[in-house]
Amino acid sequence: MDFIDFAAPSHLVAPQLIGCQFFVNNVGGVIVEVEAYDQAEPASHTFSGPSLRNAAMFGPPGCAYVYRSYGIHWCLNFVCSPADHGAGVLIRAIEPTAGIENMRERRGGIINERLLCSGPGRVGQALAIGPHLNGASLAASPFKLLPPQAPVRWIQGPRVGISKAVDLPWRFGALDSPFLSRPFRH
DNA sequence: GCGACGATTGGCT
DNA sequence: GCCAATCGTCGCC
Repeated sequence: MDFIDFAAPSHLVAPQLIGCQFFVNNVGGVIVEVEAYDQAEPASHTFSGPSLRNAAMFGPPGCAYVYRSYGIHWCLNFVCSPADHGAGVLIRAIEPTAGIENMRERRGGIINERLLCSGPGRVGQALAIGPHLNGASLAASPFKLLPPQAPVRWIQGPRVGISKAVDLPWRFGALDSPFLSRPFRH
């Protein structure tokens, strides 16, 4: 995973992740949608400084930050920027390519491949993300992150489901991918 | 100590 | 399109 400099600002790392292959225990696929977050911006979990929950985001870059969303879902971020900066990239959607049967079972027998990993909560469930992975290095097992196999066309727009800093266009996605959690306006 | 509110999803009208 | 599910975190009394 040294083909990406995770010590860079999250909004510069985010588009580089589009098209990358990502696996947890060899289950996963192509990253098609992400969002960047930064301590300087009020929609981020790190806006109010370090806490027990967001500690991993203030740790070394290139690690995972896992949090519970709405008391129900586990969501995965890649920590960015120098340690103590409090920034990261939320993985919002993946095009499934490996371990599809495994993902189907975890997702409750869902048949439509488009619905397996199209949303941060769905990615967490399909890849079996949990608190045991919070703070773990993306360079080691069970993670595997590989560069894009082909040139990537990406698009950016407003982030989803937030009420602050709504004008920041920090959601990034693969152009016209059918596996996005929702389409981009263009 | 208490209460409001999510970086969401799935089911129902 | 609307709303319940579900619970940890954080702000405020």
